[in-house]
Amino acid sequence: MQVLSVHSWPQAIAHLDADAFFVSCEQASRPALKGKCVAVGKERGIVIALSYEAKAKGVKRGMFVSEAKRICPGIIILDSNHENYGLFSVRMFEILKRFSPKIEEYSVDEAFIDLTGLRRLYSCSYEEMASKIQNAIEKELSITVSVGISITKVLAKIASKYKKPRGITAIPGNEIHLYLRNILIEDVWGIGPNTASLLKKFNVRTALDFALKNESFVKKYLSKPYIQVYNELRGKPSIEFIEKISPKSISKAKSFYPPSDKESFIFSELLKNLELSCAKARRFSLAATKLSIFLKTSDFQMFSIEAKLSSPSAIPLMLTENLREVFLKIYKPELAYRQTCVVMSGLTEKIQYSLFDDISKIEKIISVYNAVDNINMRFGRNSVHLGASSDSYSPKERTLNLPLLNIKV
DNA sequence: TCTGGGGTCCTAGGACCC
DNA sequence: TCTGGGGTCCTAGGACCC
Repeated sequence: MQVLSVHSWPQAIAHLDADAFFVSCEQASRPALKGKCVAVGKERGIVIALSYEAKAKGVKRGMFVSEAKRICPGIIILDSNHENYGLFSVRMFEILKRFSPKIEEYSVDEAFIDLTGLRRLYSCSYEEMASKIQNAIEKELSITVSVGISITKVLAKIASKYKKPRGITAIPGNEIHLYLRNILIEDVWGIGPNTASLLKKFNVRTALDFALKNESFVKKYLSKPYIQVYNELRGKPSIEFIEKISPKSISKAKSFYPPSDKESFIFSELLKNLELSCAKARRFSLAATKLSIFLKTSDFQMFSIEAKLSSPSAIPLMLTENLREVFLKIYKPELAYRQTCVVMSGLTEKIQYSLFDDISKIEKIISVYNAVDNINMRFGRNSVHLGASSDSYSPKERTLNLPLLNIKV
């Protein structure tokens, strides 16, 4: 068997993955749910997270709620509560920062932690460090996590998945091959179904098969992201460790049922998405220079269009006309739509005004939106919204109708 | 995996410039 | 107005991730 790296710990990267995160947060908030079959995902009828008890009964992610109930009678189905999960996430990352200053917040329930060189500081092995992290999170948040440690990010991902829940797996450089031979190629982070089926044509079935291919083969058939994965599997760090968290784009999508062809309704849905993404952008003090919209038809076709903005903005009132313009370019009255999406991109930190803008007018609008943000923070998301997006709120939410802004009371 | 929502990065090809 | 070569910027679309 070939050795892929001679050194055991040239660097130590941990990957932490919370176990059944959404459900664990629900169980931590309501201990009566512990040990039971629980799923999250009531609102759209699809299971998006499961307790280990429910997984054991054969319920799977993506399954219809009705199907889950049939397989697992008595399963408790909950609405998702992303704000709550976000709070757990923030606290989990705070705990990690006590152990190492170099953290990559990869997703709401996953992080990379650079532990290189910390064995001396804590006078313990990397596994023992992982165990301390695991215990701190369990004690303070009542949720469990699995940790993998290895010499690259891809290998650390494989390690954290190797044993779950509450697992700790360390893959030193000189033992890589012992683990990779048990990992199917499609289970490697970064290898999707397309690339997996391409590789299978060349008899690559496991991660080890891939890691042992010639570099010339990889360069001939695959592009940069896959070459990085290949290098990382062989123990050569190639994927950057990203500490910053500023988003590159902000989007909001919302499906509705039944599909609709009504222009005013679809536009109001878009406008609501615009308001929510603008609010998020303002929270990060970011402004967009590009605005795109996506319309999904009832048969899952996507139509999209992008508009360049004359000046960066995160103010719906300033963007409504741009939105309407691009919407009318791609909206087709003969089609029925089931989802709209707004993407703000080209995000900049500083908002620069062009010489031709009426600065005092813009500042007034911005001060109105500061007030709007404060009200929404106190009374709930989108309590105040544009009059034109009213159509996408239920009648009981609509009590005060002003021409420009609506205030939900 | 039959269809929820929020992201990132890469590549090919066109427009435009010298 | 037939025709080189090289560079940059931008966009659309693909693939993948949680």
